[in-house]
Amino acid sequence: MSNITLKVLAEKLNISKTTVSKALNGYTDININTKKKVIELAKSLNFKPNTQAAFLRTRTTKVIGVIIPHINHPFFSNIVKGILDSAEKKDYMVMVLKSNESYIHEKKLIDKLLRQNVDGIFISLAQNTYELDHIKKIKNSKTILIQFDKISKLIDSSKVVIKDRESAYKATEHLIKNGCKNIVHIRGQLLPQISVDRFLGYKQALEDYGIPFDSNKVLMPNYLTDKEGFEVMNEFISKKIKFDGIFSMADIALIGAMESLKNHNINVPDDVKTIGFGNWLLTDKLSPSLSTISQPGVLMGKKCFSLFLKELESKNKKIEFEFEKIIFNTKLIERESSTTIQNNPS
Amino acid sequence: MSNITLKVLAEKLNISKTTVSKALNGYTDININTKKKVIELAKSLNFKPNTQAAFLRTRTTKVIGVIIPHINHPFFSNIVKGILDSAEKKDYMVMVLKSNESYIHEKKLIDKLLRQNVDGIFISLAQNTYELDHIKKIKNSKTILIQFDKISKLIDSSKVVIKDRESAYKATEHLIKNGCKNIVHIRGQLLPQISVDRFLGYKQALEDYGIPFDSNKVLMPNYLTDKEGFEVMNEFISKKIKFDGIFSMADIALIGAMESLKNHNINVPDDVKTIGFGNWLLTDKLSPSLSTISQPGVLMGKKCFSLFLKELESKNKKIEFEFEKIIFNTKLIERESSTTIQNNPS
DNA sequence: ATTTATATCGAAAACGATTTCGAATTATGA
DNA sequence: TCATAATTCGAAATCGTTTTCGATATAAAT
Repeated sequence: MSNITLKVLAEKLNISKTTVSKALNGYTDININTKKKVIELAKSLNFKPNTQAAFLRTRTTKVIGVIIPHINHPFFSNIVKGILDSAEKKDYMVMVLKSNESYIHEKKLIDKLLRQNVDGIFISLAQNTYELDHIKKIKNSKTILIQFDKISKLIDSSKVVIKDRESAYKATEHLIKNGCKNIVHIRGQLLPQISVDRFLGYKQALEDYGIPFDSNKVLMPNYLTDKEGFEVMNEFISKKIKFDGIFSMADIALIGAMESLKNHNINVPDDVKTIGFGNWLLTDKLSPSLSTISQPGVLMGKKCFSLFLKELESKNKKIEFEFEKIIFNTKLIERESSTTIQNNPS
Repeated sequence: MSNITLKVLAEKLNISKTTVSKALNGYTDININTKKKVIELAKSLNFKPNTQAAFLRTRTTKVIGVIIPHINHPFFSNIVKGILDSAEKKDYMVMVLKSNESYIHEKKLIDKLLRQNVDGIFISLAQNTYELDHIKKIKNSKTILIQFDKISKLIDSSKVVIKDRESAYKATEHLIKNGCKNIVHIRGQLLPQISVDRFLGYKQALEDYGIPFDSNKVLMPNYLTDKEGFEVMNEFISKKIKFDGIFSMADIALIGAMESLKNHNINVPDDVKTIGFGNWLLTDKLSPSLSTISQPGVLMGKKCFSLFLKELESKNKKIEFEFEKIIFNTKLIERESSTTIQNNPS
């Protein structure tokens, strides 16, 4: 029950706690023999320096905070998994917080993390974050900021993203090459940069292939959920506008939309070919299985951590440091929903 | 940049930091006017006591640690979501760790959490945890232990689980009532209690309905994944044993198994009816949609936290405390995979 | 033999809060 | 008026580390 502290070790060895501390922390002004004795005793008693007390002097907690919009979302789960994997190896602990896509919430969470004196904050912004003072507050503190996924161009920091525009282009192009000429796009709200970028990729592909852009074919649900996808598609179908393809910026919205198609006896992929974005869990098991764009969530999480570490180390060594923006490639995954050729089961 | 501390506040008001601290912490030996002044200044300067420094005296961090086998798993995501929701309201931070279903890993994580001096540890044991000294170590510390999902009966603590046995009974009974007489069971490994309990529920149902138990129909993959489910079912089918139903203790293994059925031209639900466990994301969108047992993950997470709080409070008040075991009900979700009657789309 | 360099240790001051205990002042009671 | 009680404050100790700055003691150099 009685915790072993530096003091306890010192008393057992009849030396001062200064010497004990130095012996354990690689100071050179300690005799090799006493050093050995200290390390041995520390190991046998399983001494671990109290992290909170150490913080008071060192000003580092070896804890990082991660803010994501949702926790039970496959992509973010993968990001967190990647971060946890890397953090663990370097003996960092991770506090996970979720903003529920709310700007107000996000603000509070950042305050909490700063109070905890975390060494770093990794964040994917909420979709309605329009103001950035709370992010600047991080920049003004000593905590390192890493942005990923939904980032702000206005804030200087290391960033980890995917090629949103190119990926959307690829997806749209894929539909075109499979014969689609009237492609509906289910996009996100105006604010998160990724929804804009994906929309622009879609538009660019149309242009490059000589297909006129028609804003009536761009659907914008309030949230990217299956329910909203379903409703927005119902509404669109009622307008009787001709279409033969759908590119959705999120798999889950597409799944809702396809339920609407089914209700209207529109066959996928015979009548309409579809492709989503994200490669959600089980999208390969649906019928038709979903074509989609896969993003390397775990890798992105790992990259976030390694960028953090890099910045931290150059800060400690007082080396010049330049922010990096890592842009991951995505993979086009062709499945049944966008092609009439039967795929062999994976 | 210069942090505001008690000292700063004290100097600005020309009083001692003792008085400042007392004014902010509800001590009664402070004049009402000075108290007001202190609180006002603290608020205007946005003073927040340093958590690490406070810990040194109070011995509480307002941080809890959660250990789960996997992070990117819908059920555990929901548990974490529930915990985060509750913790946030009470101003607790949550460290999330994953054991990767490894006992060795789990041991290390507990050490890390204890070093961090978290106030509580919530854990769902790894499936190969056979030895419990590391859990006892938690009990010997001042940190509160809460077990959920995969628990150990041998450790005394508050627990949050579901009616595994009854749920499995319900699922099996459902198949029987829909005409199945030869039901295959895909079970988990021998160790986690839940896989034993679910197996026992299956067995009991057979017995109660006069169906002979046949151990050949019990399949035990190494891991509950779609791949292993697929393989184990392939192997079973090659034995040419007659069967007309499958109850799997995990949706994902069933999904793999059903892929095997499909390859062998066995139709679900006409030839074989199936039911899973867990109500994974998107199981309602598969064709056939999966019948399953749904467990209230978010609620379970919330319950974990409230049990923690209860224990903490009675400890503080030095009130007698008795551990509770909360057993949640599950819901049988009938979908296409177990019934020939067409469901209307939800 | 005396000075200088090197090796080895420890006292004490942080870090920022909480809390005990006693001091000073004012109010109350006999 | 004097003794006692209530009110209001602060000095100092404490939590467990880290780190600075001397203080010794020993070895090397002159």
